[in-house]
Amino acid sequence: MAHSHDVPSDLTRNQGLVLGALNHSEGPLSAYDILDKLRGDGLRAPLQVYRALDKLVERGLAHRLESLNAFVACADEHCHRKGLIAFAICEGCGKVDEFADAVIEDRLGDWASAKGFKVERTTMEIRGKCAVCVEAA
Amino acid sequence: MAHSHDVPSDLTRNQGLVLGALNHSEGPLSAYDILDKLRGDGLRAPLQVYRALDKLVERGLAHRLESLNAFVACADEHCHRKGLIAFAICEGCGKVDEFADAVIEDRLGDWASAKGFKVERTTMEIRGKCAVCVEAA
DNA sequence: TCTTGATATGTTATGTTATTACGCTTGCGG
DNA sequence: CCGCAAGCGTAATAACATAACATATCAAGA
Ligand SMILES: [Zn+2]
Ligand SMILES: [Zn+2]
Ligand SMILES: [Zn+2]
Ligand SMILES: [Zn+2]
Repeated sequence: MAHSHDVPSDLTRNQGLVLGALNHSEGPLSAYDILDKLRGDGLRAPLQVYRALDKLVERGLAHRLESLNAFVACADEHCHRKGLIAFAICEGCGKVDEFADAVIEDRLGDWASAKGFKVERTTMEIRGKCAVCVEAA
Repeated sequence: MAHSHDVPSDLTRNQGLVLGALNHSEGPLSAYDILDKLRGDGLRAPLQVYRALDKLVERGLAHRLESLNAFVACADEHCHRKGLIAFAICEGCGKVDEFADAVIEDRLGDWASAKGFKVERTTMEIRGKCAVCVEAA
């Protein structure tokens, strides 16, 4: 059965390493975090990581969290999610929950139609505390 | 009649200068953009700008655009907007449209309740082209 | 009045995130 | 073989943000 940590086989070496680092991480990683994890594999420069991340994000295998300047592996098993994706980011434990909501998407679409705004990309990030961390408080 | 460029009188000098810079700008400004605009007024260091921005954002007089690492003055006349605010950012002309949507807010609230997630802050940013720039294309 | 605390400020240095520029390599179709 | 596209390696630099420390201002409240 497919598993979210399966990695497409047509990735280049650097892309595979970067996606691997993201998949094995509990939470989001900055490009420099990733670089540090991969020095042992021969990566030396930020650009090597950024280039890999660009491709991964382009393909939907990873996502950039704008409010964190960091990246996560896509949580969707088949990585085919289209349209708006929302992220709930816990300030306590760092975990990220990825979800889609058609109602919100429609609502935004309505706003855009009314304004004549052509949407290319939407970022939606909720910061707060997850249930576990609220409990612990 | 009140006007969105009116500035509360209890701002400190630096806060007033920074908000003024944002109010007089067509589009979002980075902290360093602001600094450059205010060198003539005696500002010298990034921290002076960041400190003022922190206060302005805290009071809702300015907003941070995470996907741009930049700031805009609040477009609301009385600067009392609570809750979720969305921004539509034009890639063509840089203009930013600020709006609120209760339906989206409710929908997120529902999701959060269901998950036990305690929301502290939400960022929602739409990138694309405004009507004018779509026309021009 | 004198002290004390809270808030704002100024300055230097440093840390973190992201890109530009350039050249080499690899694989693939003409 | 040639020309092109995509990927890679490296160095340098740009852009964004904070730490650390010193000083200034002002409003309680003893
Ligand atoms: Zn995803
Ligand atoms: Zn948590
Ligand atoms: Zn606003
Ligand atoms: Zn535009």
